[in-house]
Amino acid sequence: MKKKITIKQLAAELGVSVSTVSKSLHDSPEISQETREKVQAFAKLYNYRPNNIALSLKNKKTKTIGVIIPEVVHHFFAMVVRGVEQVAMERGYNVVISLSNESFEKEVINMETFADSLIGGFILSLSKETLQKQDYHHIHQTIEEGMPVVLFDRTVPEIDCDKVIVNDEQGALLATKHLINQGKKNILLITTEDYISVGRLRTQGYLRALQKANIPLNNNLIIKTEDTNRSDIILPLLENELRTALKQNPEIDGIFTVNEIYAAAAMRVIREFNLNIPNDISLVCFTDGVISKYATPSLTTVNQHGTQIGVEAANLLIDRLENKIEQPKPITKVIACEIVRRDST
Amino acid sequence: MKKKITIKQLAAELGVSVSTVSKSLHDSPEISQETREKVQAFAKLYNYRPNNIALSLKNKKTKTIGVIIPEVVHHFFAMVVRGVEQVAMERGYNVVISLSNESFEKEVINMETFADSLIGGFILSLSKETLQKQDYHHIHQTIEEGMPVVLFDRTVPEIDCDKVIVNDEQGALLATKHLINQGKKNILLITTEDYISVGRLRTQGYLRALQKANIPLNNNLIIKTEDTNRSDIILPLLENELRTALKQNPEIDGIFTVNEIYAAAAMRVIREFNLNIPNDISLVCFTDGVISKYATPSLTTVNQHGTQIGVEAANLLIDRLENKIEQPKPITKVIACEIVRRDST
DNA sequence: GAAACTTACGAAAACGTTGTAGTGTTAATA
DNA sequence: TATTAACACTACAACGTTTTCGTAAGTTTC
Repeated sequence: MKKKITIKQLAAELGVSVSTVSKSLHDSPEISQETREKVQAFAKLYNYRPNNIALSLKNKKTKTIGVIIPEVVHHFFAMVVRGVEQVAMERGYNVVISLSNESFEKEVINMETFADSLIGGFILSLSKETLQKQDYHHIHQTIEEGMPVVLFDRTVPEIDCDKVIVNDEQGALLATKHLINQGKKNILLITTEDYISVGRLRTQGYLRALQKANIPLNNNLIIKTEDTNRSDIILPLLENELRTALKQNPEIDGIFTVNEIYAAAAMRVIREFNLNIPNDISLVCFTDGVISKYATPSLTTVNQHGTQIGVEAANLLIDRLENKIEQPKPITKVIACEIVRRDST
Repeated sequence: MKKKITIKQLAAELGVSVSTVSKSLHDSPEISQETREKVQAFAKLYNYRPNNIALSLKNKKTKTIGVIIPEVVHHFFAMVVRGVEQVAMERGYNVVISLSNESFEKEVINMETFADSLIGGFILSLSKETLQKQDYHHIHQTIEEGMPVVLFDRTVPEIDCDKVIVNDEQGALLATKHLINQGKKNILLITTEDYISVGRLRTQGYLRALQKANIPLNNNLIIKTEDTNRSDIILPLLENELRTALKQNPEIDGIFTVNEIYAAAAMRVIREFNLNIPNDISLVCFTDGVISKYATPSLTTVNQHGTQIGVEAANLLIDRLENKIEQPKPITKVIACEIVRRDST
């Protein structure tokens, strides 16, 4: 077992001082060509690599960015992580990931643990519980301590920091309009309660699309679900509501859901009713994930460009860390959504 | 902006020495009750939290474990990450995640970057390219340098370290047997080329199940695909092979695929042929992910207990880091698979 | 041939923390 | 009263690195 070698050991081996070794490795002109070459050869031989912890301590900063997401086992968040990781890699940063599991408490603990160390700044998406509690003290405190924070997707106006958001309303508008363009007039919306910001925005987009097309709003055609993690509990309830809705409103010819899972539930019920997708009912959903891609028929979706969000967020954060942004005021980047047409419409 | 306070600043504020503050905060009996309380009160007031970088430097170790996976946008790996994160959190460790994107080069770079710093040990699953190249020098070197490494899922006998593996062969055997028990006799296998260890093992399980049931092997009923990331290229090819197979072997009454995506492709083709799942053809696949869960009909799968793998791997690694394992020889933990019965069988 | 300047290197501080080894004061013991 | 013990605290080194400031030689300059 060859333990990692330090500058000090190298210096002893070579019979020179620590400073000389350090300077030689940095090709300082202070040191003679000869010595430099000797030191560098030795360093290579012993496979010397600097200890980043010592560097961090010295420089009072680390090249690490912390990402806190509610869930990894979730297509969209995984995409974002991928984007962040990609940029971080390119720009020489490490990525530390932590999961809040949609819990306020875990989010707070994670932030504190991270802030205590190794982290230069944060990229995060708020947990559902945090959004419900509307308690953002941990974020405020982190920002107060001088750490840059970039919020993405699930953001909140109360927090004054850089943000990368999806244009949820526009995405929903596009999706609804897409259905309307297919000649659908009675469009069912499956969404979440309004405290989930993205759910609320998507609902608004749906409403605006109807309005623009002069289609009167029918409140019977909106199903709002509790958005918990327990999809095994929620989905059967949702499916029941859906059955009722389809029975009472046989005129329904389009369905727009705010996520893939609701769309999968919708597909199941539609099939029970022996209706054809897309002929009888067209189906569009938010989140361009694996379910939509591999379903039969494959689903038309609203792609939120998760990877791009991660890329933008990481660049924003690193730019802040490296003071490459003159603008002191927070920046909000809006990523446009895009309709991915598949077989369900 | 309140910058983080250090012990030194606290000491200056209080007019005592740095040592006194440090000891007071650790409740050392060397310090009088009175002073201790005063210091602690002050520390709380200023929201003092120790700088972990300094601690790491001092202790020559960090409480951080590095996870390198080929992909996050992948249900199984995401589950593993969740398990690792959960244990790490409980045991006071941070998790640093890096993605190899199935690339050998990125895997090597990631390992080196991590090893240069902040990391106490690794949990990783080899990239496909690494498996193909059979070049494991980076892993060997890391182990040589005294860092514990735990390999999971995609492992290799050439590397001598702790491992957490799925009993792939047994899982495939169970799945195939499950189909046989349903009275199916002509079971199509969709698998990968043999250099992917998990694909090979699953193929073996399939073969063994047939053998046990005295069903003669029919090589026409085995489709092996190139397993690349480009599912948009692979899947159409696979679907074509599948159509041919179904035409030429109309006796096929069961299909077993080594992953969900192949199963989704199979569903699509089966539906084209106007065959019913599970009555005409039963379908089982490896990986209990979202596709299987939300498909219609939902798919019977082999659950690999990703979260549990992550939990076991993390515990193994942390135990090594904390010298809680007397056994110097590498340990291999085998996680059993389990059939999750759903509507496709 | 002394002053000024180069060249090539070393000493030491600093980053924040901990723990060992003092140090000075007071109280107890012989 | 002198010695020791307990107490409460401080000084300092160490972790690995970078960087500023010295400082010896050797080399120019007038």
